[in-house]
Amino acid sequence: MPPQTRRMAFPKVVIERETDSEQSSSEEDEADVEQEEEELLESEKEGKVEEALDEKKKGKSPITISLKKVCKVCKKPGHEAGFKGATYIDCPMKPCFLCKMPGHTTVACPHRVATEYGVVPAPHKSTRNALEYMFERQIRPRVPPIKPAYVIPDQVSCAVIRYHSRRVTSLEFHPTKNNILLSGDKKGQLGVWDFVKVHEKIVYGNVHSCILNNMKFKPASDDTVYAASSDGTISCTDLETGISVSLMNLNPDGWQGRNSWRMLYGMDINAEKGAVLVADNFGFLYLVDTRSNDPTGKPILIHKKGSKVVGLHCNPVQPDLLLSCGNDHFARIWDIRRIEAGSSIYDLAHSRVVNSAYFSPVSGSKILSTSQDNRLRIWDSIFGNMDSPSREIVHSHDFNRHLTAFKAEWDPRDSSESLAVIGRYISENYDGAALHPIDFIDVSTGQLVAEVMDPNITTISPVNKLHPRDDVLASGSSRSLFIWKPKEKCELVEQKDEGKIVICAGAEKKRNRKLGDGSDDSDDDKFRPKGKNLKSKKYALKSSQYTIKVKR
DNA sequence: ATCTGATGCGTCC
DNA sequence: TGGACGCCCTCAGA
Repeated sequence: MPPQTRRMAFPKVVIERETDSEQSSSEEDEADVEQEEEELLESEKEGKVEEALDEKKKGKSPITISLKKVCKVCKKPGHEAGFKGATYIDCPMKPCFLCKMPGHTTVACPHRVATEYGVVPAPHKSTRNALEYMFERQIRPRVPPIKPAYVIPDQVSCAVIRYHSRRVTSLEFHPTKNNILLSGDKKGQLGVWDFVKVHEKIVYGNVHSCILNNMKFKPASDDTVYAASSDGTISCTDLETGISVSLMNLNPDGWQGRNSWRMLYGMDINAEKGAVLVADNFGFLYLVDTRSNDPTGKPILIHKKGSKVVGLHCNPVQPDLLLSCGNDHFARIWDIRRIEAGSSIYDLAHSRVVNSAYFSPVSGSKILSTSQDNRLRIWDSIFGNMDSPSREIVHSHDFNRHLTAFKAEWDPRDSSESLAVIGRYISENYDGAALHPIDFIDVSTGQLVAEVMDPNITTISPVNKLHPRDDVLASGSSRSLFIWKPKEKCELVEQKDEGKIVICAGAEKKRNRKLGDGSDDSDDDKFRPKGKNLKSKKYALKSSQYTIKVKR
């Protein structure tokens, strides 16, 4: 037993029981344990536990470790943080896990992202000057006065479970073929999936050797995609053949240690200039000519030296305007016609790392940023000013290890430029299951428009992409991909789990072993659930438990 | 069932 | 300015 192993590592460990009803983990040591326990309780009464520990550090006497029930967060007794069923109880000694303010926990947080709690609007900035008057007269009439009714893709239409062998890090829809979704993973593999034919999917494993951070299609060439990776290269891949060439390699000499290994994160394409823009983990921007495949000019320092630049975005209306964001807590706007270190037009300050920043998709006049301080920010270049955000929306997305970073993305088809989608980190208790929904937020009001979830998806969905032409949302959750559609557009039978089309990529291995062939997924009774409850809270989507329906 | 490790950033010295 | 350390809701595999 591991606890025993650990115990062996110390001269002596005492496990303290809080109540008599609890059993000691080892009966052999019982006498010893009880004796030590008495000692410990004695010393604790007198407040000497720490002294005892100190003494034991210095001398040869045995170390005593109290395993009395304490909060795992603040290490103090009297309360415990953690899951009670599907509801997480916060540690009351820490600031709110959601908004980071002291004095309350998540449950009582006024910013709690749950429709019934409402939303506290941020103050709206407005300056009464002549310029604004002009904008109000000339530009406001062009902004659609009535928001289109939001169409929310809220039902899983199909999925590939364990499609990738590592977690999904980026998604991109094909620019012309409506049903093709590209996905990149932590291992650097590139997936191409036709989610209408469902079984037409492939994973190219030779594109990159580690995290595929960003993908963009080559303008005017539908089947060529660029990707930036933490292996320090930009790849250019032909989707038909899977043949990939490298545009740039920042680590030509291979691994020389962490201090010199360069990784590429943010990437975008300036079609007018015929340039791929990428940025690395040391704060530098590179421009690569797409015709010659050669870097143009020298790398330019655009963020704090040595800090990671995680996002680049060219303005959809003014492609020479570049938006960058990174680990130096800033998003910055640049004019790439005259870009050099320190020449940013605006520096948008955040209190922590900025995961993403995007210009609004139609007018390019707004910026939506996601920061690890658990806030979404809207910067409005027309109706606000760039000194401070016109709105801050508290939203749970601050988990920074083990998961792909959350990025709020605009709905590309929303002409009012107000709908954004982002996965939620913190879970909510939905009918007894702890689920992490994907949130649709009206960034003009801060209102939560919709939270979509599926009882079968128990993992967090940090990567989300709305389709540029259809009512479709693609989600990457752990190693799986999901396609969501509005309920009314799902031609599948409602309320029946077997209505969903699901492929289990992870089941292939087992199946190959059993059947002795390497064929693609097919209808196979062996993989239908055997009386398993599909809505079991944990691992509901483990391939062996889930219905595989192929075609309807 | 329970444990572990892969991991990135913030804070401290 | 850099290295060591610690960390609240992960996830998958052993």
